[in-house]
Amino acid sequence: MMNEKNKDNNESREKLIGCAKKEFLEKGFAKASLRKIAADAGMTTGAVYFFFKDKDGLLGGVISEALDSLMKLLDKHFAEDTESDLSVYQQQDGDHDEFAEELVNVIYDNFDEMTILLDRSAGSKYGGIVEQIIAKLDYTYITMAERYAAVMPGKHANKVMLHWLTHVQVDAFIHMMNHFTDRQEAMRFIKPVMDYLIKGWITYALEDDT
Amino acid sequence: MMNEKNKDNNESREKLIGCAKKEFLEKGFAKASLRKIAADAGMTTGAVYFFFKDKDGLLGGVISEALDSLMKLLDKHFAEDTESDLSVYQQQDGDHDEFAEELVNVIYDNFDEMTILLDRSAGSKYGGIVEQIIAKLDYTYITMAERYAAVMPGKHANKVMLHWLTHVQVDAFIHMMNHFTDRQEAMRFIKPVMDYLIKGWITYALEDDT
Amino acid sequence: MMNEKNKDNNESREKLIGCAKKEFLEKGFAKASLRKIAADAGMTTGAVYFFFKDKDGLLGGVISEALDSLMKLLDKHFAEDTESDLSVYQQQDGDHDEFAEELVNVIYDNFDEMTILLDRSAGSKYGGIVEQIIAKLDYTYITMAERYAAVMPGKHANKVMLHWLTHVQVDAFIHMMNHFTDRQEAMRFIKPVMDYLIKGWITYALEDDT
Amino acid sequence: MMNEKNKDNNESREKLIGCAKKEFLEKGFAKASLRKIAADAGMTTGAVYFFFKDKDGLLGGVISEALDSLMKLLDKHFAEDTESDLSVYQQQDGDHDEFAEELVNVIYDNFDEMTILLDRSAGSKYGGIVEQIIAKLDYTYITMAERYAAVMPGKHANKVMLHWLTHVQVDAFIHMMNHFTDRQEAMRFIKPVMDYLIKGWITYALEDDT
DNA sequence: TATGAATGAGATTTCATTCAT
DNA sequence: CATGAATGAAATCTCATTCAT
Repeated sequence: MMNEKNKDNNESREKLIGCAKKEFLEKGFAKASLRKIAADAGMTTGAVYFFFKDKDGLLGGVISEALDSLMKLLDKHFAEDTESDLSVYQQQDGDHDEFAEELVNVIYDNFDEMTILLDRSAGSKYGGIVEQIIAKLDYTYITMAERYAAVMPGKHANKVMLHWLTHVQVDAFIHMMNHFTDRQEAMRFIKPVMDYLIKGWITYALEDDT
Repeated sequence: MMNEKNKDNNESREKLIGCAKKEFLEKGFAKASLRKIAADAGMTTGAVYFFFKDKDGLLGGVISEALDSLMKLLDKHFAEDTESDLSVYQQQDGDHDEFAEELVNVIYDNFDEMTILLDRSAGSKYGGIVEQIIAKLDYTYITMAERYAAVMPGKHANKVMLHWLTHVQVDAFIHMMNHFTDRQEAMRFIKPVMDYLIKGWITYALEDDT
Repeated sequence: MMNEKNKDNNESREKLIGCAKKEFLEKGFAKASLRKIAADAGMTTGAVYFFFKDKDGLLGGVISEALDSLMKLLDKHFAEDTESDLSVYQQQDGDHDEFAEELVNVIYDNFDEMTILLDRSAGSKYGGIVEQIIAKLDYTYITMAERYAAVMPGKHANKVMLHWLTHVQVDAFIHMMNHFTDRQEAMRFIKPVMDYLIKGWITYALEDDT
Repeated sequence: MMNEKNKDNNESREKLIGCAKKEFLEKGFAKASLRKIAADAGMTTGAVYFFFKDKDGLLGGVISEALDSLMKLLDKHFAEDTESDLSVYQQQDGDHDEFAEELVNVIYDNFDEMTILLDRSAGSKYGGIVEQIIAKLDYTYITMAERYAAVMPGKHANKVMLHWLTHVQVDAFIHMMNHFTDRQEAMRFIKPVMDYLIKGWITYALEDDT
């Protein structure tokens, strides 16, 4: 009994995906050459268009599963989070460790694909993914900060700092991918980083009204 | 008596540089079209090759001065710094404010050029500039940390965190350029960021030997 | 006992033909995509080549019956006609009405196929069908006019005008197909058109010798 | 003293236009190959893009002057016409002769270009030109007929026949181009055609109210 | 000092067709 | 009976670069 995803036991398609992965990783989507990918796979460019709609489609073939699992995790976590407020940061360290751990796992389960998706997809239809993720986190964090500010007279959310901290957070994961191939090293790296970020949120999330 | 800046008092050259600046800013080096640049300047592509060696050369024409002044500032500061040790971070806050201020000034004196250089030069021979700067700072910070660690038994420099913090610092300036056109706003943004980074260095620069 | 029409009672073949009809109608033969046709029919391109020799063959499958009945009608009428002479035009209005009516019926019995055949087959081996029909009518009309001229001293057939009128006649039917989906409306349109054409033949079929 | 249009005494551009003219004439715009055109002109495809924006632009280079003079004539004539009413058809035969003559002259002054424009431009941005012309004439003729009908109780414009007659008229000119290379022969052909059409308008422009 | 012309190598994409299975 | 895979040749277009003048 075979599920739908594994139905395509197609060798050439997989080879194409493999070569595409390599090329995208090396040169990034925009500078990657379909010709080269096809040639590396021992086929003609036309063959690519049998298996995929176009260049974007090929990229999709490479990263779509990785994208799905990433988004699923993000949605899960940030749905939970929005219901809480910033004060949780001070209490529940474990939560963040847990999330970071899950995220690292998801990333390292599909290391190359995630790297392509988050760091080499410029020029493709997935090019804006990092900005999207940042926007999603941004919204969550700002909402939380505002809820927290509501009970702190004379304070309001410091959107500028929050936005930057979000950037730093997301970039930290990309940094991690670019510096550590090993999952355990990555874990060891990301934990103090998250601690540091939490301190940042606590310190800079709110500013005095003026 | 001709000063350095007016060495090239050529009108067409300047116009070409002006139009290139616009195009590079908009599309980034790789996607910028020489044809369009030349056309915007009221010339043909050939003209570009009279004034500049090639596309990289044109980019050089646009950003070289900015690059020089940036590097001069960096060299100056990081030459001084290397002679000190990490303990200065705790004492001389003013120093960092001063440096950040100088850096912001240098950047905002040549805002467009710096933006191109640091954020839109991918694909050119300046493409690695950010990495280079990071490497330079990295070396300085690690040296400082190691000197500091030398007098702290049971501790050594935490290269991984230092490297990441350097990344964050450099990215913070790029973030600043992408979010604030106004110099004063930029100043207001960068100061707490630097404070936060200093806390980071103090906290994470050293780790226990294991 | 199987009649001719059900000779190919193949389901897939019929489905292919149906989808091809749609695609040819929409885009014309040249721009029609075999891939799309096959996909619409729930098959792959290869299947097309099982049932048909090539793209032309598929078009044949779509329009051959329509072509046959059209040609049969044309042959029948223009075989009869050649034996008469132009004088019939003045006497037997009914004949033309009758022919036009039969033609409209044949066309509207296979509306889509006729439209493809006569108006969307450019690029295929049937691309010249309209020219062929015109040539056939042309021959008939000129023959008739010459026979008529034989008894009219100082006159000869005006081939140029006859040829043009033939064009107008054929185009009128195509015009009809492109403007009227309804058989009755088509009838109402084509009758005055035929009247007008007959006046044209009477007036311009012969010219003075010079 | 050289006017702007003749400033480009460019040999290659003209050669490219010449070869394009030939190819468009033979195969029509859609099936014409830029490669072949360039090769025939002894250049590479890239050269085409130096002189023209794209394939449409090349077609523009071939037919734009012809198009201008055609449109100018049409505008001139149909601006005049709209002010008159259908009754003029019965009186001023000369007018139509004059118009037809002018039109034939304009067409035969740029024979190849007009043929391409009106009969081989399908697939290009000029592809709808014949429809546009028909629409323009249609509007004029229907307006005229309606004005005429206003003074004829129990009558109204027969839009269906008028539209068809417009088609026939426009097609007649295209027919002319496809059958007569010689301007005088074309003239001799088009005159009785116009007479015939005028009779058609008179007879069928109005129909009884029902 | 610059133009204008052209190259050449590359890009992505489309498509009818073939053929082993 | 039909698929699935792949070809190969074509298409349009973009671009940095060169060079004679």
